[in-house]
Amino acid sequence: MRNAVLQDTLTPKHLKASHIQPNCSTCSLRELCLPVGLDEPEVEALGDLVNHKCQVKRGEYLHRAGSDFKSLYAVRRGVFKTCILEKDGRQQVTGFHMTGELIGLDAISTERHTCDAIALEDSEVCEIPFAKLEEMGRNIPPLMHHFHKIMSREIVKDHGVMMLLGSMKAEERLATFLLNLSRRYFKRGYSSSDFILRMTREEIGSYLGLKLETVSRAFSRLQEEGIITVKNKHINISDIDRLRSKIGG
Amino acid sequence: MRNAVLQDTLTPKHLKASHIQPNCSTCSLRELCLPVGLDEPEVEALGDLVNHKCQVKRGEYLHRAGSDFKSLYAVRRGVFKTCILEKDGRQQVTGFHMTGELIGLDAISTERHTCDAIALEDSEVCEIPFAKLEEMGRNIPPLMHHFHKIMSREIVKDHGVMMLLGSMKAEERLATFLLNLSRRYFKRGYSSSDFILRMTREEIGSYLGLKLETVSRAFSRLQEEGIITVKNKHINISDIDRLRSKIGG
DNA sequence: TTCTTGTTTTGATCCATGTCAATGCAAGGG
DNA sequence: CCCTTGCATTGACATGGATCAAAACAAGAA
Repeated sequence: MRNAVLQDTLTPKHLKASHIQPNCSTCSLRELCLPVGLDEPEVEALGDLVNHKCQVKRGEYLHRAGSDFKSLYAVRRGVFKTCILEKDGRQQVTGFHMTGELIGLDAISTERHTCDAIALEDSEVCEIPFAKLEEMGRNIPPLMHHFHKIMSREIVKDHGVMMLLGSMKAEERLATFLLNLSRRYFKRGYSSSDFILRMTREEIGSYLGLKLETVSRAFSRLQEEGIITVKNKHINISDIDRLRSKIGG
Repeated sequence: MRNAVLQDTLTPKHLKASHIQPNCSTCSLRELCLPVGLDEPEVEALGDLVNHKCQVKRGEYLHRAGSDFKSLYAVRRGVFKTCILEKDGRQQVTGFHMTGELIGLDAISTERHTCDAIALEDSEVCEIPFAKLEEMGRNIPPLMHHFHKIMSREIVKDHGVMMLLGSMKAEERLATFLLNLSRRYFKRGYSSSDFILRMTREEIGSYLGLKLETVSRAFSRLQEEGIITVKNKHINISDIDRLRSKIGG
């Protein structure tokens, strides 16, 4: 829509690159993304290795489970979900990824992607060739260190999800999920109390280990209690303290 | 028991070090642990930075949530559990760690441990100062690369647990758990069909998102079906194929 | 040995969530 | 506009696992 012309440039691969904003230095996500803690020349060097602004339309795959791993992707605009699919058809959403977040960390271990990554709305990513990143990390210790922190944070996040899945009830899970989204929107300069969900009830359910009906009922209950307002994908948190108290109350 | 004398050496900190086998080069776990893929001089260099053989008795903490992070630990002997504890008392076991596996990856993100690590039997670890590891990684690219693979593998593992917690039934969870243990014992040269559990039913339950009674019942059912034999902590897998078919059948 | 303590098993019952089914609602296409 | 399609809500009912309770069992201490 916004950049319809740009989106229709020639496509060497499945990813369409456009070079409007060709470096990390000028990127508004700088402080959320890989370059955290780097000085100006370092950011420039990093930016030179990154393929900026690859477009992924809503519903398109950024990568599929089993495909070759060459690059990490940083979300520049939009939202992605990642999910794993068992042979028996079972599916698990393993994460939702917002701007500044890295996708593909799981693939380093086997050089193959272990999950599908799918755009939940028209999105853009920056492609970061991993071999080059490692090489550059050797010369820029803060870059390497921050990369380690990002991987570690991913592990901590997953442990939080394990806690949620292992020992929380439906309503607690949903409250936790909403508060997490709220915090992440806030960090990005958006309202922490009013936002649009980019994922369906089924995707939320898959992430939270619940059926979509249970998710829907939990939404309704929180609404009846006056804690949130739900209008389809539009969520308004009217009483964040009571929402917080839903967890482990 | 075996090394009672050694265990009673002077203790500068809470970890007691003894210097019988002072380098990674001669360690039998070399191919399971950090040094994978390194050549001889590199392994020696790595070994020099590691504080080998710190003893941790059964029930003792290797580290606690909130404590300062300085080092990773590689399990050299024994088994550990890691668990997070919410303010409301809820507890979640996030992993069981066998020889050659690294503990502490979660702590890199905030420089604080995010979980408790507790020895489930008398154990030994090697302490790996993380700052030094990063420094050395700059000069030994394969070391850095393998470290990234280890972190990535941890993420993949956690995604597997999320799948398990999010969409499997009690019996499937337990079957998955047993098959995972079986594979890990096998890799370490032990029987893949006959082993001793080091954790209680309650700890298994916490890891699998089940109550201990449910774990016990699932064991009993698998035994009634002739798939395994359970005698307290002693497990014998008599029909591994049928155990596999329990998952997603 | 007996006592104690922690763990495991088993049974009886309950409840949160899953399942099945119907209806409602919003968005896009003809 | 209506029709279609996908998503969300709501209700009725079934069920897997939680909970509560008791007993069995194992290991260590006295």
